[in-house]
Amino acid sequence: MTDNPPMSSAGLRRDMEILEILAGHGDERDADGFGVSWIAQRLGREKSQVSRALRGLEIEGMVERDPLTRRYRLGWRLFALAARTEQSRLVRISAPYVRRLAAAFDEDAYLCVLRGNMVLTLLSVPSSRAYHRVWEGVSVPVIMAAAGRSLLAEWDEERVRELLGTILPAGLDGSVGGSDEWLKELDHVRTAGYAVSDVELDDSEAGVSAPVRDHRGLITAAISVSVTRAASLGRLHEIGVSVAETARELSCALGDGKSAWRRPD
Amino acid sequence: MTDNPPMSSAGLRRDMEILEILAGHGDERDADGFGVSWIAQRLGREKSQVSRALRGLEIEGMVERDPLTRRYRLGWRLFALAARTEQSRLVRISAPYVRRLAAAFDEDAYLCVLRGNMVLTLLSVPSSRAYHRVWEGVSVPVIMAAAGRSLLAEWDEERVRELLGTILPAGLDGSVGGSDEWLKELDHVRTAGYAVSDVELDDSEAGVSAPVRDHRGLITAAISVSVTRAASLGRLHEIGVSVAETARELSCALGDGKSAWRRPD
DNA sequence: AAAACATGGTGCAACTAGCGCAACACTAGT
DNA sequence: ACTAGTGTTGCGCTAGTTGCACCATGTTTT
Repeated sequence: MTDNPPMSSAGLRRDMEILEILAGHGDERDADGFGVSWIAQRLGREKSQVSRALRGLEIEGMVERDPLTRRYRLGWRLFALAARTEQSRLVRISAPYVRRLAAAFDEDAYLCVLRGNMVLTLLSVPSSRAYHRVWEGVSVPVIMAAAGRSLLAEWDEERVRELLGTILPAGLDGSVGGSDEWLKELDHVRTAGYAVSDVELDDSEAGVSAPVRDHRGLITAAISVSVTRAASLGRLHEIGVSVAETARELSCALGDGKSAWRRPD
Repeated sequence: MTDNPPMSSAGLRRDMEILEILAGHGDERDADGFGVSWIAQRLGREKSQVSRALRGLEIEGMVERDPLTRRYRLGWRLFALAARTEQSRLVRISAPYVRRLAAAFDEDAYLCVLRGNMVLTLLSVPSSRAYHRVWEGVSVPVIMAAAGRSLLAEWDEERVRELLGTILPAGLDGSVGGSDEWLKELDHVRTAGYAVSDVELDDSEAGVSAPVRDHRGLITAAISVSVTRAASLGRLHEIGVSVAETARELSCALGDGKSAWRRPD
């Protein structure tokens, strides 16, 4: 039951668990936060412990408390710190490109990076139509994300299999048609410059993605468009070419580093 | 030497100090992170302490380390958590409005909130011209921020004086023409709906701001435009009216809560 | 109203985990 | 090799965290 030597300190771990709880699933009505007892029960920890930890986190601004309901939410400090991350810089530069993509096809567009065997969505631009759940900050297993193929496009087949092995046994098997078929798709990214996946999360019909490279040419991110409109289904190739081109432009913008960034529109 | 009763635990405090160091000033070349010894010295703590703390923070994803330079930066977890904050929701809804404002006058536009006696910038949209330093996540004393007047517009004079007292003695006196003059400006916000400040941070010539209200009509944020072009100086009133109108529209959008948000453009 | 049941916070002894010192690997400059 | 720097680890000692109990407020029953 005890974890391996590479383990963070007990206090930090507890705090992180609390923050993760407060992050919630995002799509629920947990917008007004959570109470101490509920968190303690969900964590299997003492109320007192959680109460004291939350007080400390509040002082530091990591969480904030509604004065009326006495419930806790994630705090402003997280926002302030996050603005200084490398991911934030990436989003800042990419946003105009991803927005342009979303506007061009009136579909949801995303910017994602690889984190372990998960795909983390950094930016999601909804289409003009329905209200869409917030995907920013959400991690999804590589096989299930539209951007997954683009992010792993240039990995060795062996390493890809290894990575897939870490999630396939525990993951669902309905939405993934075997890892062999999945691997074959990686070739398509290398040749065509974009990937098309037919089964996706949410209510989308298909996903189109393309890799984004840093100044050294390595794939560091991916942009994707999740196709939900029936009218777009016939244009998958056209969308793919557009996504790939946008990804290429974005890669150039990232390569420039600190130079002035032009709006693409 | 011992701090007051309201104090977070030692471990958490240390971790927060480290994160704050890693956040840096943003405008320097600290983009490639900081080393253990440098952080330890800057904090007046033991190297070993910092080393171990950073390892824990890295495991939790709060910081990440460049494998080559072995320097630490803020991590992806902060970004993921921040996306779930209330501030993030505010930015998501406000972004189109602030962008429209920035495009209309081709000047930098901001979204700010009040945090203690500081103004925290949540969103900064640069003009099309020069490269601009990143203001997101930066806190500035109320008197020095363009949005300060708008954020305090409907406070009791007594409470405002009290708040200003907490920073004036320690603050600079060059950029603020006395608190009396400052207070008089608050009236202007209440009547005209926007504030104009002549002296600002950075290389701007003036700042125009207007208050944003939540569904209960309380001021929860402010948007502002920092005027740097000489050509805009003669249009301060015109800009003010536009900023106030945009703030009003944004307030309505926030009031709708979860309803679908239309793009203002 | 009082009872019953919540939730959030506190005092205190036992104990564990973090602290600082020092010594250790490791890379890089002269 | 020497020096000088960085980052990591072992270990005794101390300080901070833990968990139990109890208490202080609200909120729902009966």
